Amino acid sequence: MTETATRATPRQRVRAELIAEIKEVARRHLAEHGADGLSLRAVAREVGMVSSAVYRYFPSRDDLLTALIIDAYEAVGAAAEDADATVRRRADLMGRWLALATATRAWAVAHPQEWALIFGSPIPGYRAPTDTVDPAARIPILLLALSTEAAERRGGVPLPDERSVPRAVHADLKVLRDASGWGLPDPDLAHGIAAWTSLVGSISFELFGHLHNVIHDYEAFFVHQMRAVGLDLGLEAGGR
Amino acid sequence: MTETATRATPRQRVRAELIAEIKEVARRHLAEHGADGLSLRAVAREVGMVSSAVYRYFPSRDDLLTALIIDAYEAVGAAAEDADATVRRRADLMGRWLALATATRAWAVAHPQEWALIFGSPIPGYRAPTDTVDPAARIPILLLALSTEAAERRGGVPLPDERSVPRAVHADLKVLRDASGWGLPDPDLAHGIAAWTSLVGSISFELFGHLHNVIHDYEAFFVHQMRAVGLDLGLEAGGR
DNA sequence: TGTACATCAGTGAACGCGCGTTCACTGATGTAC
DNA sequence: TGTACATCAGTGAACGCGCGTTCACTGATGTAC
Repeated sequence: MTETATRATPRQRVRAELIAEIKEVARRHLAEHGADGLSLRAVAREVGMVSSAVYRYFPSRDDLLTALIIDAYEAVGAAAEDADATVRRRADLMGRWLALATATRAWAVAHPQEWALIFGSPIPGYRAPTDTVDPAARIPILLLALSTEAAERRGGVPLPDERSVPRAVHADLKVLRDASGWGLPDPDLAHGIAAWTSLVGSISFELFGHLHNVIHDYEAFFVHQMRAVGLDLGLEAGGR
Repeated sequence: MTETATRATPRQRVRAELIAEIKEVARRHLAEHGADGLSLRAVAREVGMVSSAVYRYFPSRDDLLTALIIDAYEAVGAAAEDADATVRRRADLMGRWLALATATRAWAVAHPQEWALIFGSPIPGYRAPTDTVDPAARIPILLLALSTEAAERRGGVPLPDERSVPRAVHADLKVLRDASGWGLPDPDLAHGIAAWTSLVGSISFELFGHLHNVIHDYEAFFVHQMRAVGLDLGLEAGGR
């Protein structure tokens, strides 16, 4: 029952520190040369060890990549959660949505290559292990929680949805509803996924250069777009 | 004034054919190993020439990449334009939007690595030359044309937009409006860009694996989402 | 508290590989008179 | 129509580089009695 951290022997602490240092250097290299430019040898060189020594800490290059991916998901997830948690008026769902969206974008702008690592093109030949699933779910879960609060406030009345949900989509949403435990109706779920897609899509669009020479004040444009998404999500009671 | 194609000497024709063959092989390699895995030497090997011979056709690896990028933009743009043009009831704006969106997605699903090349993570160290701008604009222009038709049908009344457009965004949209020559009002332009972002974002989300284990009938879900985007764009007169 | 042994961290050399690009060259195809 | 020359396509060798991973090893740190 003793705390693992307390139990840690000096050797274990040094080991943990070295793992952290290797990841830190790797993150810097990633930022400069991208995922394919990430080289175990170069990282080892900068950390000050011989390349083979890194294998004491990461069994292969792919495992190092996996660690960076998980860290990135956790970091952006934490940023979004913190931003949401900081909003004092918990009833202000739109405010919370905009806060978490803005924080997500801010993280992405500060760490573009890490963003690309998790939301950009898949790395050919790399298969993400299942450890990445939970960290990757943090923001989606946050969104579903917001949707749930909005639905409760509406007294369970589903979002207006002009079109009936196709049967194939309904089946998928039902699985999602049952697995999540939240009883969100189809339109709310569909809008939730759409919001998640829009959030990531808008940020990637900016970061990957597709708004270049079109939009200049990226943040203002982003907030404007996200406000529209929030309205679709039913996050605002009145009009304004 | 003679047609360039007619004028082409045998040598020029052979040259054009070889350029095409190199690009074709390169596209196949791209599909298997991704942009970073694309190797001039490997392509040369498969084409049946020595690696240095490729330099007669492309001055560097980056130029070959640029050619592939331009081709990809042209191909997906043509697919979208064709799909739009094939819709017989020209007044059915929603139908045209869904047709072009579906065709875009179909092209992406058939050519995932080429999609990633143009809409995925930027390639570190690669700077796209300006030749890519026009091909990249084909689909956006198509969308603006649709928006314009919808606006005309509404008699120039702008789309309802619950929020006022921030000043910084307004400035960007004004530049875009003046440059395009179409007189689309702010809300229409903003929704147009949002539609373009959603289209690309939804396709990338699927292709890059973020709907894995969540959605199974990707196409049905995609069409459902795009229909919502089309409604936001004001492409449907009545309710349906 | 001290000694014998096991575990672990890090070294240095090596394997085998592929890459982009340059360069001097041969031989074939086109052009000008 | 025929010859002399210029242009172009493709060759083969080389430069210089970096990579991931393995392996036998030394020496330091921890553990058991």
